[in-house]
Amino acid sequence: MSKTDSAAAPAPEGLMLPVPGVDYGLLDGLLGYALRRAQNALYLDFHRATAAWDVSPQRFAALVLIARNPGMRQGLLGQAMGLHRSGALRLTDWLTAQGWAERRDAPDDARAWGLHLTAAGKRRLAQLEAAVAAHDRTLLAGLGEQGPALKAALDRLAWVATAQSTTPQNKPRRQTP
Amino acid sequence: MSKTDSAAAPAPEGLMLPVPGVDYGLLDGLLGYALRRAQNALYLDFHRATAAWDVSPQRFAALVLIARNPGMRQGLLGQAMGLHRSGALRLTDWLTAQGWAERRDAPDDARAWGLHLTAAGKRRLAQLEAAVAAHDRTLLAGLGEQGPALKAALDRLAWVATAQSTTPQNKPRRQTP
DNA sequence: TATTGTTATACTCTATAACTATA
DNA sequence: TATAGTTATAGAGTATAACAATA
Repeated sequence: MSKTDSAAAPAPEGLMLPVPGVDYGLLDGLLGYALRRAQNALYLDFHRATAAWDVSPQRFAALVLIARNPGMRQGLLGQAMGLHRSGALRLTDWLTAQGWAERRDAPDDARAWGLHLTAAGKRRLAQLEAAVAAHDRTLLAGLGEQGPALKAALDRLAWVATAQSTTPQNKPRRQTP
Repeated sequence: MSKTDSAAAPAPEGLMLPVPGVDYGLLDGLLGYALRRAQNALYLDFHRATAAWDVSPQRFAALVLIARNPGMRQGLLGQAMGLHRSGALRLTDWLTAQGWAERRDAPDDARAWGLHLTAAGKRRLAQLEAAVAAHDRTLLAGLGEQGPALKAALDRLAWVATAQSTTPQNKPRRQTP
């Protein structure tokens, strides 16, 4: 279909690090802004680490999820990644267009697909996982002793922010509003 | 003049929290994925905290920057926020369309603008800052003792990731402080 | 009637490239 | 020649809505 199937430069944004001479006001003290800066830097760094394949973090995550949960539905993939069904569809379309994933009939539900990685997808994932894991180890090494604590604090932060914004019931999944 | 000038629902994405029964493989152990999850949760939570005004984190940051650096150029605004010139243009266009910012001639360079907040922009910023600061305090309170350490670790992480990806000779835009 | 996936469409964000007007 | 900003366009990502097939 499209000729931009394989690699289309997923729009790497510019750096958000503090510019000397600019007063950031309360932004410099906000947890949320620090998080955004860090995520921006990591996003760019992820691209560098996986430049040979040009796969976005999201597509990489989808590969991992399908590999670890063979036969999972598109809807579940979207749910796990915070995507709408239509987004999960486009993501799956892209993966199948690469020849890395395929849709098979779900055994228990004729409406649904079961997602599986192809042999090529498994090989590509193995390469990506090696690069990403090495990349993450380098980051952790750069953080020193703070690393593991940071990871734990981030997990907790995601939970805290969610607990705030959702009603007292623990309902992380999205329901019809 | 679009009719969606004031509020256009900046696409709040779904939650990315772990779905029970789904195996996330190495994603669960990655610093980068934890960061993405946390940022996703905070993004949604920011929207909740500022729902009364419907201003995105980026637009809020632009307001703060202009307020603290009156007369700053569009280009510098973009640089501080990791945006291309065209992105800084559209951001400024939006702010001026709201009546919150205005372009004035730069005294020293006839090519450039100096950006300033209007009185309405200052009032709106004051409201937003109060809401955002309260929101951030709530997050910190939820984190307890980990909070300040997390903030420091995030600042460091952004620096570590950038130091890695920045090649010695290729200077992206600016130098590290 | 509800759910799974699809199709079609629209909107946001960001980037590139060519253009102007200054420097 | 280089820079600040603009214009036009393209691409990725996400959402909504209506639809078909199945539960």
